[in-house]
Amino acid sequence: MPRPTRHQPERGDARTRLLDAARDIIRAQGFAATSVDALCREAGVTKGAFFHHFESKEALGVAAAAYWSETTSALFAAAPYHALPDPYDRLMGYLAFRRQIIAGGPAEFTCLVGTMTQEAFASHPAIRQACAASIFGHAATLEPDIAAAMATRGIAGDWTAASLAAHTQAVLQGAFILAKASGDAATARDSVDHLMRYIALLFATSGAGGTSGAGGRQPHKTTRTKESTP
Amino acid sequence: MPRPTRHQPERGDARTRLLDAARDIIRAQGFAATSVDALCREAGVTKGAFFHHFESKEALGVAAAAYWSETTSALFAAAPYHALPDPYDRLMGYLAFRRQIIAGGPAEFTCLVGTMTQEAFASHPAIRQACAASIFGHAATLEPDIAAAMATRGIAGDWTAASLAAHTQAVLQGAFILAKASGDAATARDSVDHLMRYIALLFATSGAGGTSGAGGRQPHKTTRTKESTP
DNA sequence: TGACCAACATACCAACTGGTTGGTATTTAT
DNA sequence: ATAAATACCAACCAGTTGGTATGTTGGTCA
Repeated sequence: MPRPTRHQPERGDARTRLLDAARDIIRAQGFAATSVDALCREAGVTKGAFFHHFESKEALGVAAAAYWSETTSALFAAAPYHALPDPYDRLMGYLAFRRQIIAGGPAEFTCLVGTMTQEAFASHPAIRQACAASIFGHAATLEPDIAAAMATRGIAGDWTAASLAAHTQAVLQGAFILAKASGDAATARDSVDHLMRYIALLFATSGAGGTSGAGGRQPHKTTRTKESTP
Repeated sequence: MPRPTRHQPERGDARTRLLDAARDIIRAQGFAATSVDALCREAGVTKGAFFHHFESKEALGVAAAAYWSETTSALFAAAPYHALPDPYDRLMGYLAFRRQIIAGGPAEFTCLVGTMTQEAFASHPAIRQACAASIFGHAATLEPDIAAAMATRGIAGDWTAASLAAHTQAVLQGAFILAKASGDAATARDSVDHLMRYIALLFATSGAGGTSGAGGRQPHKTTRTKESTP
């Protein structure tokens, strides 16, 4: 294939292919276990190309986190739950969407930046920062709906919209770890079910109601996890 | 110091020192980024000693997970909440205890097996299995109290004691990731607060009550996380 | 047309990787 | 006392690591 060099900076073919490779391999093996050679092999480029686009392996990690933010933002922006009129319904729609995309093997549905954070938080500050921006930036997109749902339903607990938004991400990240440990995506979906049940309880008003029953039915039945202590 | 070799198999000095070193270094850097040389340096032994006690680096990982299970089991077994008479109070006491020990830097309070699972689930099946045994084995210790609390309070939701026990571990693991990302232990404590609030809501009976008010006061106020999207 | 530059490729390097070898000191069983 | 086993050490090894030095190619623009 010919080079698509349109002289747009930052849009070389090799760069995107390396970022895609980074997403796939790092999710499966982790950052430290992913060698530059393996990245180049998967992307079909040479090491010269790698270090042309990225100053170091750490810089690749930072770029991969940013790339992850971009692509996942687009995924969520296009999801149908945004069309719902009620902010509470949109919040629950978001979680139902998150639940729905937990399928297949862990390497396919788990979070790149969550994985990288675990390894790099102490040794690679730049990566830690990029991952934090991705996680908390995503959480921040939930805050307006949470705040609106609190306002319309007159909820005023000893918690903030920001802390609940962060908590949703904590549950998701933890669900991914349990899924990796058990080898079963259902384990992760179970935790999302608990999270949805929690939020339903939080927003359950005894008297007034919104456009939908807040304390209403759960979308899924919680199953039992398989693995236990030996 | 002289060798304390009491000819008890599995109790050489070097072995324990290597396991302690593994706990500390892997929690800070991750498994893949932790070299055998670094382990030996920290433990003050040579590589010959390492491979005398462990067949491979992977075997060290498995042993470290088992060692983690042992030491943490002892920690929780000695915790005071076990003395509480009501199973619901014991469950909440456990979570309050977990919350309390989240202090200092992430490398000090985060979970070794959660970290290792992230990296090793695909490439090191033996480590994944050992980590799963540790996580779900620990979760299983919570099941009796959850089941008893459900029975005494007449709770029968569409969830099981096992799934709630697993969920508590998911929240904790996710809380650790967010703490690593934000660099702030308070972020993790916030999620534990949400978890405790959830369980309080789950066990809140409108009529009958246990020995303590299930829907009662929260032990801590949720604070706001600091880092946000750039 | 030709200078320039981004976008790659090839070949190479010192440092480090997990793992092995052959050995010695200490302990335990007989 | 002695044989066998355990616990440990120093030196070494082949392969891999992240990173670099030195190209070549083809599009852009004065």
